[in-house]
Amino acid sequence: MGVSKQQAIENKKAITDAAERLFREKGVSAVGLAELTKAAGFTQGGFYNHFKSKDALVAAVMEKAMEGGAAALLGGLEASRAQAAEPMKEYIDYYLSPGHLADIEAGCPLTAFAGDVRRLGEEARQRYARGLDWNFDQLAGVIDGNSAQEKRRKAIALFSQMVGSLLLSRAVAEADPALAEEILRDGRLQSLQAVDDDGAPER
Amino acid sequence: MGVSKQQAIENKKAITDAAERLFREKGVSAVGLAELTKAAGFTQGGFYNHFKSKDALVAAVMEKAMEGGAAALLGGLEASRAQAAEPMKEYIDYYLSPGHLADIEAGCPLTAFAGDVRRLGEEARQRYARGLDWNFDQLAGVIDGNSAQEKRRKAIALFSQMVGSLLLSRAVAEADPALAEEILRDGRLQSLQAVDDDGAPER
DNA sequence: TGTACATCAGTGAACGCGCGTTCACTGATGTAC
DNA sequence: TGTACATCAGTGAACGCGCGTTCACTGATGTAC
Repeated sequence: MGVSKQQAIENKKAITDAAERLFREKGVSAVGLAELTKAAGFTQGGFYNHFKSKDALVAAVMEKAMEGGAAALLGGLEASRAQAAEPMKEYIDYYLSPGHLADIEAGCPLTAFAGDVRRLGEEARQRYARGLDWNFDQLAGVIDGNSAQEKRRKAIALFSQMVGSLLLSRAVAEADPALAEEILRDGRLQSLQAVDDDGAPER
Repeated sequence: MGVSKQQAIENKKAITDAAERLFREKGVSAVGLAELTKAAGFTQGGFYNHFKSKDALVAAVMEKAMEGGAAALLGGLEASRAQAAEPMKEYIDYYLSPGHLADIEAGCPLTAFAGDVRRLGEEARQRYARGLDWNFDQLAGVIDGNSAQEKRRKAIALFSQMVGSLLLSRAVAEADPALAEEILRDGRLQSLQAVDDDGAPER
């Protein structure tokens, strides 16, 4: 229809944004290009002006999610490091909160895509793996420990704990809200205790 | 084609078995009835002699998975309780082993379906939630703690940790095997330490 | 025990539908002169 | 600055294909007499 270059770039972003939202919520294989482009305000045919295939879109979504999602969360953590008294505790409190539980569309992408990655294309899987690795290193930077190895080891165990708790809680949130809440709370207590013990091992 | 009642029952089981394998590996929405019935050795049309819809099959698969999978794992744990010196440690060692990592088709269904449940039908979600709850109680029965509440709390946190570690490890297993191994090992160390601390809090 | 017939698991083709992808076309954008 | 034209994002219809589901049919099983 004739559109400026700037507008085209914004339209591509609109498609990617809509795709990320839908992929997180419904799963990648359950979202079609028609639904996705319509959600972004366009018709199906124009999709291929921006991406060479659905797989390429999936990879682009994962790239964006890894930069935007994980980076934003941990960036905030990093930023508040100097100010906040206990940045790790604030991070855990947020991560295992009812708010984050309900916010699959904009919450941590590492949990949102954890169950699906295995079945995505090569590039998307690579981007997820790199994002997770980077995330571990960021966490290791703010966790207490006696060596770099110990910090990374604790960061990996802690983050796995949080992902497991959030994912299981979400898995039963609709069928058994009380159980979902219990899982979230127990995971939060355990995680907070883990960073506390680490912080003062000889107390 | 004319088949005995006994044979029909076995054929239904063959379909359910094939479906569970394919659902775990590829995800429920990515497996069609044609693929599924063919894998069981039949043609597509006969499917509806056994199930009234794909959703009904999904529910049946979840029921079977919850009985067979979780029960078998924990049943073994329960059985070895008297004999094995440290049943919980053996369970953790198995759960976070490379063998279990690779065995999505027959491993723990609570991890295998954790990412998908949210998007399945009502009955399947209910069955998963009940299976997870039952699993927590079974684990609470063999974990150390000062009260029933404490045992359950620790069981939930421990199991969430194990699910998170196994799931994240599987998520990156193909893209980054070294990272997958690291996640598995750190999760195992953390889990073993958790049951150790609990067992001898004042050591 | 033998015959007649109802049952129903399994076949294979078809249903409407949505999938990912392709394509001819449109028309404002943006460049060349 | 004004005109002519190439570019290319977006449209909408169509492609072959696989989806979940339906259906008429087959024929061994299993029951009734």
